[in-house]
Amino acid sequence: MFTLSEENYLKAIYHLELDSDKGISTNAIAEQLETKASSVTDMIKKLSEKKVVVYKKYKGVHLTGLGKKTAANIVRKHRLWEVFLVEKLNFSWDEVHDVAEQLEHIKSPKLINQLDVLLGFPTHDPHGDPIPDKEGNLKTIEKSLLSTLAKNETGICVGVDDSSSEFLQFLDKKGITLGKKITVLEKEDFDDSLSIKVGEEKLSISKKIANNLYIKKI
Amino acid sequence: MFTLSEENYLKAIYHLELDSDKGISTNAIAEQLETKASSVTDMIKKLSEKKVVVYKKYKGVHLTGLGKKTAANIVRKHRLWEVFLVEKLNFSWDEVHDVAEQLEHIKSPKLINQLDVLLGFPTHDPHGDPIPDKEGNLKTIEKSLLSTLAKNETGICVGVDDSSSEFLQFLDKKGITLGKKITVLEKEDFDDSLSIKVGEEKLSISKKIANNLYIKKI
DNA sequence: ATATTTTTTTAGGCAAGTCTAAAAAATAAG
DNA sequence: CTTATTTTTTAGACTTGCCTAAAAAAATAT
Ligand SMILES: [Mn+2]
Ligand SMILES: [Mn+2]
Ligand SMILES: [Mn+2]
Ligand SMILES: [Mn+2]
Repeated sequence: MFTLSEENYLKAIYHLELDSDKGISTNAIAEQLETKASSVTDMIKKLSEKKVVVYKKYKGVHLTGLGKKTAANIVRKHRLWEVFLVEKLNFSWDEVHDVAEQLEHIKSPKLINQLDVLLGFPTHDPHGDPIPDKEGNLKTIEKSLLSTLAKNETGICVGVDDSSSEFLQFLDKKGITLGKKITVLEKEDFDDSLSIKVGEEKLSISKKIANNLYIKKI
Repeated sequence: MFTLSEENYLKAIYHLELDSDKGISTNAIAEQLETKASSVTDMIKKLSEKKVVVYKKYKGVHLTGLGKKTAANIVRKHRLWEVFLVEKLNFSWDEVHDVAEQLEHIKSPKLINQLDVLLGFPTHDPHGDPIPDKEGNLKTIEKSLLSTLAKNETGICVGVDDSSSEFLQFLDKKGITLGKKITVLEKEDFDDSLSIKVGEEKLSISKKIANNLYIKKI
């Protein structure tokens, strides 16, 4: 149905549309896929003919219903595979992304359904991101960036905004994992750093870290 | 390292070399891959430059040590994935091949090592074919085509020569699966059909079937 | 030994996906 | 409201992998 390259474009547009309701620009897609704007224009025309995006010259693109469903299914596969790698094959959360980028393109509805069964119908991947259901629907939970919590507020770590292995390994080193209870002890004005309690440990983290950690307030 | 297409050529040559020690002909490869001889010639030149095959014009090809190791690793992945699909995802033996054809190209040494662990280091795939070890070595067992058994000889079904889903579903229907005990009751001269006992069931099978079932004599 | 048939290679072309450089349109600045 | 800058599209080219048709080599038959 769709080539590997087409699937990657659909996924990129899907992710970009989660953060914006305007038309997704050629440059934004090019940046996401680390390719050139001219290549994006070429591909957009093909996707438009295949009725998965709506495209008007110079106006950016939007996914159609079909496009959104197709993209969500790829994201579903990506995240289910990530769960599999962590739960069944002892990968750590910083090792799964690149392999999942390959596995998400495997075409077999039975495979993904059975994987879902084997994993016990998980709702979130190892980075706290929701797994779309078969229809492509996402249930989004209320979560806040750690940086938005006030002094003395407490929450559970439920996700990361940056899934790079560098960041994830840094979190491991600090003892911060999904499910950990985090309390803001102090907010420093001059550099926006935070003193926090993670479980029983106290530590200080920079603004950048606090801007990439999602917390569910309790 | 190698493209999907290159990997498929290497695998085809690898399988053909198991049955022949002469140079593998352009036409044989073309037939195996359902492509044209001219395409094969093109690809062989590329593989030759990459030092995975030895090629002399009009003389056919041989895999080099590197080529053989690379191909065996793809076969290893294919067969481990087939075991996974059957053992963990409830696929039947006639459903796994096409999915494994895709999965065998996923690049991640850790993935395949951990899959091996999860599956308990299987030595054979669901069709009775041996799984190459990490170095690419195959341990071949002594097996015979059912058609070569004499009257009153008995053995265990250990493999199939034809893995098409049509044949495998036919075997399912007849109650013939790997591990079943099979005894030759009668050999008919005029059409080479056999009367056999499978477990406790008696049935008659054609020459064609007997030529595609592997038996380990006991 | 020569002619015929089969196999293999070459030549030229096509589609997908990418790139660079240049042109066109849209946006921002003065 | 013009001019300058940024964004996007077009034009043309390249690589990979495939094809058809024709030429060349090898194998087979007479
Ligand atoms: Mn990921
Ligand atoms: Mn993830
Ligand atoms: Mn197979
Ligand atoms: Mn098999």
